[in-house]
Amino acid sequence: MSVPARAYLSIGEVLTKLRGDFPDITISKIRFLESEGLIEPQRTPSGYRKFTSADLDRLRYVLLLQRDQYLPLRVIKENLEALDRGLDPAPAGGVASPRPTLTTVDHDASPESFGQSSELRLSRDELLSASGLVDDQLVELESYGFIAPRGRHYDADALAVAKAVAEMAGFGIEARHLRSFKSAADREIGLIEQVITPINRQKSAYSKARAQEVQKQIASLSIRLHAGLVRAGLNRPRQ
Amino acid sequence: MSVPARAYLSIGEVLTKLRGDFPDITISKIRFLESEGLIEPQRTPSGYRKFTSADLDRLRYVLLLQRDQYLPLRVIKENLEALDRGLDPAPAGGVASPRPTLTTVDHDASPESFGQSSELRLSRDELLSASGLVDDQLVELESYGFIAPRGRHYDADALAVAKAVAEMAGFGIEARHLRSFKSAADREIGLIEQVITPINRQKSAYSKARAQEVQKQIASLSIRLHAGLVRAGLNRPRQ
DNA sequence: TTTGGCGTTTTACTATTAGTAGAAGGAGAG
DNA sequence: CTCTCCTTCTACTAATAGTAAAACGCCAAA
Repeated sequence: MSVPARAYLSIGEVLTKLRGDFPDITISKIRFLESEGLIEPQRTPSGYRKFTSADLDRLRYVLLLQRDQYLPLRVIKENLEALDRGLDPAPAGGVASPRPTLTTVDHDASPESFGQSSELRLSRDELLSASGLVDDQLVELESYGFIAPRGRHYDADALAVAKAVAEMAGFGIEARHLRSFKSAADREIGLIEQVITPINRQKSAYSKARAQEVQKQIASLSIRLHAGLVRAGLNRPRQ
Repeated sequence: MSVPARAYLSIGEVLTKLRGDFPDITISKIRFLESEGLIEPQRTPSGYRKFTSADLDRLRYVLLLQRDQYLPLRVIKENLEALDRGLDPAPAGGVASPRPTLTTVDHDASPESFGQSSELRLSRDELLSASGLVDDQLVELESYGFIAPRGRHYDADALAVAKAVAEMAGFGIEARHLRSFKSAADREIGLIEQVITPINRQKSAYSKARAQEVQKQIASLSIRLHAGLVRAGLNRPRQ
């Protein structure tokens, strides 16, 4: 008899699916997560839990946030509820997303300006004066694809790039010397996307959120790896 | 004698300083955080705790991560320890590294103090266990030039690289996928050396020191530029 | 149709984390 | 001298995140 005709998984099947990524998962724990309101699988007439692939995604998201972000289940639950309403989950570390009072944005790379999606929006002139670039330089950077406005405005990443380039110019390093930075970054982005597209192919909102999470982590690792290699290379007695 | 000239705060004064940002703080809690090894204030001869402004900063950092990122104290502690060694804290899900004001570590208590501070030296086994890599992976990384021992030991940069690679392996990214990181880093190193060799050609010790300084600054700019490009590329509405 | 494996609930128990409370006493300023 | 702040120490507490076991139900294959 062909088995595939069932559109859902039993709790045991869910367990074996998750084992790979989350070795500590148990049936007990899955049931516990349901009792805490984090998942809500349907039931068969006789009371067996039926897990759809969306339930599985949701579960993966919960376990990911718990393991990698150390979030308490209460916070993960709030997160899921926001997602269910179609909102973005409040990023951990954000004090509050609905911030009516416009806080003056701290531009400099200061202590914990962690402004994830800090919604910084700068006009072209603001970008120039904040970064110290002149117009010609910005034109050049845009032609290389270093910086691109989103609509009519530039965001925090654009500012970070602009500032770094401007300061490097002060050391006599010109933008055209930096073109290889762009291709290196693009290669890394490609790598990251290779990892997250399979997750993103799942259409559930939980998968999207999980892909976001994973993307952030790998990006951070990429940046750390890069920084480590540059520093190591410079410290090595090689000149 | 006038009182204000004291260079440190008592625990009660620390309390009132923190009350504003962290209303739930208590003396008990501060002492608890010390007992858990998160802070280490000096003592007066009679046993009173002396808090410097660095201690206060450290405390704020702890409380901030606990409140806003929900990090368990164990993780915050690891974070601080990494910071004390001059490494970046492994981010718990954020791309940016929150940097507290660097605490100067003065262990004047021990008679035979290793003046290590930044000179981390790890044996091969220590590197493996600290990074979570297995031997084969390290061999591969060494064959690619990602990591190289200095003499018989590995330094903090090697550890940073090893950790990043180990974590990326957890996402299914293998070392051979990362080879382009090395060539990108090498290109940047070449660029940096082009800038500093003219300075270095001057034979005065002063010039050497300045070359060192400039090298550090450009390295930091390189890393910032790279990070900015990667983040910008990921945040752009691609595909 | 029976049997073994998976599933169900409920209750009780456990470990860890993050502290708090209070006792008993020392230090320091007025 | 006294009052307030500080010290350690021990014991207790609350919340979180589960685990273990008992007692029973469902169902597919032999």
